[in-house]
Amino acid sequence: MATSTTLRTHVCGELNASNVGARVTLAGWVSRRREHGDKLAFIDLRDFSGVMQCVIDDGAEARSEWVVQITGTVTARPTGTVNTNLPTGEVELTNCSLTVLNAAEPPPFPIDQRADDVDENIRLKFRYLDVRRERMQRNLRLRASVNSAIRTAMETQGFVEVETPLLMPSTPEGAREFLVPSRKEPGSFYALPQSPQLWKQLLMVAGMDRYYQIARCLRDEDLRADRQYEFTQLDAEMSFVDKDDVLHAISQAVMAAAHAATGVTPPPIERITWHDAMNRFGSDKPDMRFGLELVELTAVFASTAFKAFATAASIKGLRVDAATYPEAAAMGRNKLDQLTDRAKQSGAKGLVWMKVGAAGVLDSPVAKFLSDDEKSALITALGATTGDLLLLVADGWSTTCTVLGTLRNDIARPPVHEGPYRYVWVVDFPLFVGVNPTTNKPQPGHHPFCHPHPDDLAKLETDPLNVRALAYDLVLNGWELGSGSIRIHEPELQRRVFHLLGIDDETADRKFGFFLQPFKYGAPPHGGFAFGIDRLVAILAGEENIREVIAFPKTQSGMDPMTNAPGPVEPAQLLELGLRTLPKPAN
RNA sequence: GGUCCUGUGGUGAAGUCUGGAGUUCACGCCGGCCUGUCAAGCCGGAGGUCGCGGGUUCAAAUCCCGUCGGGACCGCCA
Repeated sequence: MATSTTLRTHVCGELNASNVGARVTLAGWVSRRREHGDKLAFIDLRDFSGVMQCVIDDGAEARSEWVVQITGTVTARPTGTVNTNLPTGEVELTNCSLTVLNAAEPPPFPIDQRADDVDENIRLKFRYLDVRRERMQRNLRLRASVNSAIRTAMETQGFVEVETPLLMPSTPEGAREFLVPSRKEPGSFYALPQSPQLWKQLLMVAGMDRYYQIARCLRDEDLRADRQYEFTQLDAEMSFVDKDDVLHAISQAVMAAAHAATGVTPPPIERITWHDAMNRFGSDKPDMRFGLELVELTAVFASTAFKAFATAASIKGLRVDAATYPEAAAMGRNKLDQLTDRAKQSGAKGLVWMKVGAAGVLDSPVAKFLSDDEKSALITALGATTGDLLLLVADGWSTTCTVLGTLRNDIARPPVHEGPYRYVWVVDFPLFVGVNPTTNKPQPGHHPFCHPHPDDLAKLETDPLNVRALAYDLVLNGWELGSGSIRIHEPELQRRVFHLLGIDDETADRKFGFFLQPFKYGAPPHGGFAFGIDRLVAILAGEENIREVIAFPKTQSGMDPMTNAPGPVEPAQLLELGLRTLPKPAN
């Protein structure tokens, strides 16, 4: 890496014992100054690469975060003064001459690890100072090397980078869009892309064969630790492929990214069906770093007298094993009530808890409703032993799974970045998830262009909710990284799916015409994928929050404390766009 | 739209439950001393509309109501 410039010969972090004797010039920020009177001071000079201790013996003034240029001789530190905590700690710069390039006001917070505790609003207000810190430098550089590794992996597989428009027509359904008013056509609007989905499929029709883009996507939905208005995806699409081709190609990119970040290539990414993920982990984004799997109990209570269980389609349980989760297994009544509330919030009618006492005696509010046979069958099914806490939910299959999945995570899920990394493909998603209560039509699980599983085509109209899709998600440590599918390339099949969704031919033409028309001109079978780079990098960087791997993120309310965006604009700008604003509704 | 946590010199915290003078601690800042430190040390100093508004009270950082900002989550994110 060529780092020397007109103003410097080296960078701070690259100097070590092998440079002893060299006369060098460095430029950077004063990280810290330790004065010992007029005749001796130490300045820790910082740049992006690290810190170098400079010995100043002429009393030159330089304070925190001043920008200075220092010329000096690389010298081995005297015996006993080596700093083993510093990569450059064996050497220092002596016989220094210092030039102040720019003085600076004291920073509002320390430019080091201590700022991790500073109110995030203040970090964001002074983001340019926050990014000076080693943590942010490391995160952003890690992100850059992940991007670079992904590009290489995609290009070696024949993917071609194509840029797609940011200004596009608004498309119905899906996430809320950001709109951009048209000046030439007042009253008309562009939308910013939620993803390049439509464009990349058109590129397949256009014969590009393999497309990729590290693409910015914009969605006007509420923000979270893992969600920003704008985020970045590796977006890819390929022609003449089936599901395995896509999973293989994307795996190559993920492996390369992981290797770039950690130096280790993960083992081949395992697969689990959506149905198994729900059954075992109660989630379509299973965190498989820990056990506490759901146990099927419906048969145990097949002929029970306990009403809440007798009428339920599905009964499952968790065994909170006292040896593995001593704290959770021993939780008191108060905590159990909180857990019950949580179960109810997640959609359950209630939560049955049982504590396993000596000799298999069950301590539970509902124990008296269960027969001795049921109790012993329950203990056998769960493999329960003394001290365990058992949690049971009885409801429809889907509710039972998701409620227990939520409790499983609440009880035992480690922080997202804690190893080991467990990548998993969740495959065979259902084509539809539930029924829209207002239209009484099935709702697409992914998007309406997903190809139904060929084996399930016959029941598309008769049993739509049990039709699988050629759709798949990539999950890492319980975070959904991304999703993809084989697309519908046959106009007739697309029409069938639209009809199921309650979209007639005329509506389809009106809403998606620009997208459907091209498919009449010879669309190749194709499929693709997109995964969130912010999320992947956050986990690989050991961060809980994607804001830590974004240079200039927004707060949870969508503001930027540094620029104060969003803000008002001049009336003249609104006039030019043919816009008028309404007063803020009174509370 | 909702639930929970949070806001005190430049920064981080304690004080708030149980009202009694802007009190305390650490870092930073300014000044002095200091020739081997490395998140230097010692001494001194400055710095606050306790987010904002209203109410209760003899008295409010503290209690009540409202509001704004930040964070986690639910809804939402095809």
